[in-house]
Amino acid sequence: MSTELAKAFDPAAAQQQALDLWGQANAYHADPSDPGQPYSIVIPPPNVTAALHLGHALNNTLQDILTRYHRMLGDNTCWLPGTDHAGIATQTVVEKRVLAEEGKRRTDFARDEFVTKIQAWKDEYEVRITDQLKAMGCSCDWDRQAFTMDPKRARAVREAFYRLFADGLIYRGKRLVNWDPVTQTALADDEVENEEVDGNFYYLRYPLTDGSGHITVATTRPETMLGDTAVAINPKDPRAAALKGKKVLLPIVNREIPIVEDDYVVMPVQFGGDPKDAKAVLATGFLKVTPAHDTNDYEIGQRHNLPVINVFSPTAGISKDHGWPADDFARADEFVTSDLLGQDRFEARTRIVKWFKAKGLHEETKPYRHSVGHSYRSHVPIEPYWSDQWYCRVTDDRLAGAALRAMSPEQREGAAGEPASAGGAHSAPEGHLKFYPARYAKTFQTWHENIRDWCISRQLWWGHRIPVWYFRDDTAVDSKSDEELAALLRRLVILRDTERVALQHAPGAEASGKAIDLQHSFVCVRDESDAEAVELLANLGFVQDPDVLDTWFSSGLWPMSTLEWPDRLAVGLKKSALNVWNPTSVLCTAREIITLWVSRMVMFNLYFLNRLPFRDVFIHAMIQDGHGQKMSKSLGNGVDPMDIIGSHGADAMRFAMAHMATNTQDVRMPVDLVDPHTGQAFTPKYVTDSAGHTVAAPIQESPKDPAKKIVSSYGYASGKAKPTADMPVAKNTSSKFDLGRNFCNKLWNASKFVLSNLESAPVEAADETKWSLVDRWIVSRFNRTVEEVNAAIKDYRFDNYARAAYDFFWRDFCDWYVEAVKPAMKDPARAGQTASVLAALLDGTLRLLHPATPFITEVIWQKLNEVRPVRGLPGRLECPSIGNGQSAVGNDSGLIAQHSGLLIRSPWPAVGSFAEAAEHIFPRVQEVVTAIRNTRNLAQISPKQKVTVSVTAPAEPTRQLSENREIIEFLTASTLSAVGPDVTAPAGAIRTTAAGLDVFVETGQPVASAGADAAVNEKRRAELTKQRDTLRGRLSNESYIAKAPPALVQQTRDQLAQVEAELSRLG
RNA sequence: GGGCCGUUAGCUCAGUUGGCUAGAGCGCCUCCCUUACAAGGAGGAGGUCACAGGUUCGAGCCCUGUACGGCCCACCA
Repeated sequence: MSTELAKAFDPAAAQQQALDLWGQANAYHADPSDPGQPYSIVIPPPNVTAALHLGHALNNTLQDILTRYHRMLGDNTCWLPGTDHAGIATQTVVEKRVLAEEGKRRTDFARDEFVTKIQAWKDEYEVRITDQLKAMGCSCDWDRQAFTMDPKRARAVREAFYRLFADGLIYRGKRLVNWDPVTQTALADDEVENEEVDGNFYYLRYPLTDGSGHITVATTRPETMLGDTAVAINPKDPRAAALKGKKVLLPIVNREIPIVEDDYVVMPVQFGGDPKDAKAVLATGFLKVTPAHDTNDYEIGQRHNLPVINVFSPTAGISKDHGWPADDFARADEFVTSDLLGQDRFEARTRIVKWFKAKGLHEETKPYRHSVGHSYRSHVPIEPYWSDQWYCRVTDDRLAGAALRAMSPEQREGAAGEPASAGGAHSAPEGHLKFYPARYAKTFQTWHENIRDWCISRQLWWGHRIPVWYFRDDTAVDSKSDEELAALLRRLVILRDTERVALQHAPGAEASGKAIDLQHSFVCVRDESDAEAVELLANLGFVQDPDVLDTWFSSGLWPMSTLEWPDRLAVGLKKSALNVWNPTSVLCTAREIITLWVSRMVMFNLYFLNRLPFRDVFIHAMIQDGHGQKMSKSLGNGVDPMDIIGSHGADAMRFAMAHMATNTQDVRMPVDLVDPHTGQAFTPKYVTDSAGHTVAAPIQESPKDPAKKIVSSYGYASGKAKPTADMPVAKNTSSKFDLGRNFCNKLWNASKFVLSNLESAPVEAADETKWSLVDRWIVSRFNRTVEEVNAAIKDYRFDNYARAAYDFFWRDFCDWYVEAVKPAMKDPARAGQTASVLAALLDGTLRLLHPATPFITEVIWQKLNEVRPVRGLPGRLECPSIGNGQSAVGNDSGLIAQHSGLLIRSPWPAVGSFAEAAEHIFPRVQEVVTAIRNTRNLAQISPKQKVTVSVTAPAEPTRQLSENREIIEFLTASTLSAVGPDVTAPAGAIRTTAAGLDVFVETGQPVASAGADAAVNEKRRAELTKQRDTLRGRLSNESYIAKAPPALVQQTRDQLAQVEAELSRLG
């Protein structure tokens, strides 16, 4: 079998080869009983709504780097993969698809039928996402793949719900919720996005019932006036006294409503309001109060015992059937029935304003720009809606309080002196939660300090059904005899007492003397498979709540549910996956879900297991497009990682991702398009869409063939152009990945060079005493790099990892070491020794890079094992012996990627010793080489023309340069004719300086040299003069001499002396 | 309204506790298809570090303010 590598790196071939090897070996399966420190990560489960984009690629690349790194360190490493059912989001995309393809709405189907359709979508995307992760090289333990709605996770959800319900931390509440009238579900506060909209202030007159005139209210939402139950005025308003006890007759509905005093009301400027407050400027001092349709009005209503009259339907149309009392409705004008009922809220607004105008009750309309909450799913304005919902009492100290106390003390503000635990039933959890970068700790803290109870019910079909049953059917009970009923109740009590169900009384219903008040009970069934309990409840006339749980309820359990919680063995056994890998080591995510997700995981894990779900939270940057906009499906600027893998390769994508994972909160990724005709990338034209976003123009002319049009993926998504069969869709890409592609190609070629040399060179054990300066230098540089990389990964600075590895490999190893040893490799006497260093360095480099670029390193590793199974530099760069299938530590899989269990074969390089002297001396050689090259270039000497070089240098540098004569000559195509203290300028030589030495370059053509000498000298002189002036200026400052550290002052003096000396020698 | 972040080369980003001439990749210019690599090699140009003050012997870095951009929270009269 040939060990020769292909001429250029072929990512697709390498990916296939590596994936096959890993797959055959099931290389990433971990067992809790494996040796090593536990190290675990749970994947932030991607939503099954869509395929992964580059944000996910970044997120998962970083997790995989951590995972592979720790696996190589010998840790018992497990990365748990999975996906999230993403309730609203998934149901919405499927509803859209069904509407587009079948022209049907969700409500045209039975619940089960529609859920099956969503399930099909989920199956499709779960596979696609898994394929994407595998193609990216993610080393997840695929045997443990989870889904937030699969049976094991469902069990965890049930158990968690039951415990919280039984402990009184889940309750039923009638509240105003953020209602999305399109998806017809309640949204959590953080699912509401605020957008500035141009609206109006309408000034409407409400007549007083005593005929003494009217008051004027100002509102942005006239349509809600149908539900007004009061008008409020500030008690400090000078007009308040005269209006005390008066009522107004609400127009259209003819409802008599009181005027109440409430200091929430902003006073207009002329009555003492703050002129800087925009509201005070526009206000009339009279606020219409609509408790059913405004959060603040609801609170005012509570304070004044006002009735709540809901005049909207769930689709936000005017309705009399959702809380408008019939006797009250009967008083309303015919106008309501003829013109308003059934109209949506915006049409109703128009019609009501028109009515007021017609009746002369409209004073004026003023434009007003204000922010309005919109649904993050449907993007329509949120309607505050009065309904029954389930809440999780996260405000309880056992949840939010515990989360706060778990914070790392140095990251928590104002926590000094407070004990880490409040004591009591829950003792202090082990360790603290620490954020990287630390600034995100504040987001977490503020959230919990201002937290409100969490609405966990959603009016959806796709999700975990709320496991609560309530009484619905009188006939079921009435038809039973007292004996039968008593027997059923006894069984219910037994189920409660054996903790199979939990009971709560409805809010407001007093627990009577009876043990159970059926009509006002909520019953939570603990176990999904408890058919007996369900049947019993059905017998008692109970039905299950139709709603499902907020997605984040199941995601919040993720670090537990993926590790088999609440399985008894998992909880009880010391060596269970749960107890070995939870707490997980780090959560790696984007900042947008610190509140949505991180918070809930922390609260749940603390509550159920009394320990953190993870120790570190690493928040990485968000990828934006070239215009600073978030990458998203709806904007159409998303990039599919598979496209990048196609254009650049998976390793290239990963390396570039690591390289851009800096400490900042955003990173921009200008997006180019790939012309499907030519494969060439080009930058699309940009236009502004109706929402003001910059998007690529939908149709591009193909650079290759103007007759052919390309539809960008941007344009397609923004709806500006529909692709047709003859319009190929361009793929998004970005030149940012060129960095990684070039790097991989370089690695491939350098490896090719090393391997071919290893084949031809004699095999020798490394013997340090035979090494040259450059050998000692590169080995020391390698160890220095490993040290830097360790520090970088510890701090989650993946950019520093990539940079350190890049600089070592390309700048030091390729540019200098490989070039410098070429002469030695041609010398049979030295080739063996040099080859042993090359082999060890290639080995070390592959291991150093493997976490970032797993495919290419695996493929090269395989070749290296064939060519040089035994390698390493004792004490300097240890490499394991490999390839014999047997060793002291166990079986050898022969994979650089696999280190599970006893297969610890290619561990992370340990930091070897440094060669300080070599690290000091070799840069001098580099300086001289660079100076000669520089001179050759400036003097325009052809690369093929040999030159003669001489150097004036003191004894020590002379010795060092002489020792490296061969390298200098080889790297500069020169003959080093003379080095020493007495060397003088040869006639016609170009003079330059390097490392404080005089360097003379003879071209053999004195006439040409004369002009070149002037050019080189002039440039060098200019540089030195500038330096000299800077240094002189510093030293002429007396304060500097007096106050700066003496060592620094001395250093400045030494530098000045050297610069001046060089300058004088240049003449 | 409250808070967080950013502004460094044409573009995308580094720049440690303040201290040598502020760096990298891409792009640009010159030369080179040298037997690992043109996805490459050698060399080069390009920055008053957003602006205004302040602290300091010394500020890209620390403090105050301003402008612009982004994000989070609160608020829909």
